[in-house]
Amino acid sequence: MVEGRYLEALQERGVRTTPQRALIWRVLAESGDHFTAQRVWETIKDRLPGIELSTVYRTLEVLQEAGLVADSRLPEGPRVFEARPKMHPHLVCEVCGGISHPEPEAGRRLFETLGAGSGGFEIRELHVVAKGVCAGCAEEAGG
Amino acid sequence: MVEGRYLEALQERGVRTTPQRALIWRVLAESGDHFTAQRVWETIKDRLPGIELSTVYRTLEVLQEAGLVADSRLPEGPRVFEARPKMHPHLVCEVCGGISHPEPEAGRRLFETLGAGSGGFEIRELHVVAKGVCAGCAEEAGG
DNA sequence: ATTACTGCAAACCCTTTGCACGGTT
DNA sequence: AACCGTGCAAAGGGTTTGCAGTAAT
Repeated sequence: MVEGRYLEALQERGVRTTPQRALIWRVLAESGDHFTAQRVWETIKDRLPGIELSTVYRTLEVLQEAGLVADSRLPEGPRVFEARPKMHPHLVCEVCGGISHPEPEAGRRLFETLGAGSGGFEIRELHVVAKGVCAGCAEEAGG
Repeated sequence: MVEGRYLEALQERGVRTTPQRALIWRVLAESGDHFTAQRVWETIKDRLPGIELSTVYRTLEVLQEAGLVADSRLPEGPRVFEARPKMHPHLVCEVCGGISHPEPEAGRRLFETLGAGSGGFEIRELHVVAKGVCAGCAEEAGG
């Protein structure tokens, strides 16, 4: 079965495996990119005819609970999901719409920075989204 | 007129003044708290009978464009609006649901911290939301 | 007089839910 | 056999929009 590798990842986490779940997880894991539920659905609907958007939502929730997927609410538009174990900063380019990530350490430093200035507030989850212009688009504009 | 002070603030920014706009701005400015559009509407509907939720949304947008109001998308629930000139970090308590802010400098430090770790990405807007437990709720739990 | 804000109503997008059937363990 | 994930369809919450009348400039 083509999805073998991906089925295993689900089984290891105690997630009941189905063709839908395996494919959705595969799409996210292989691409590593950010997907709205809609985009996941568009990506798989030809390979799994009849699949419903509601199934995509339900699966994404299961994958989140299993710690395989993280989601993020950007300043505009629908939620985006990606194959990452936990919350991390996002950089959204206003020009091309692309979403990227800062250095992995940046998340930890942000956590410390905010923690130091938040009085007695105990931070459990940190959601960071920066809007701006990515390196690629800045270069095009400059040149 | 009771809203005099608030009308002026709008006029200075070139915003056409109406009773609706003055009252919505007044509610936000006097309270300093975080409001959903719904909560704004509930707060004013008795003082301005017939006012529509859509008017609240349109007014909040105008106030944002005028730089008087900032909004934020929290991890869950509808957008919240408040009388602040610009984007700033939010601390959302998982116990009481309260929203607070870290020290004012924290925003700047976060900006620097993230900027230093984001390659060529030029940050224009920074959205930060931390979920956790506020000082008050932590104390109650401990005692 | 001109411009544009409001109320009203409907539409919109994103997401969740109830139910009966079919697939997984 | 027991369980639960799926397709289907409908509802739900939050937000936006078209329009005609009215108020602000």
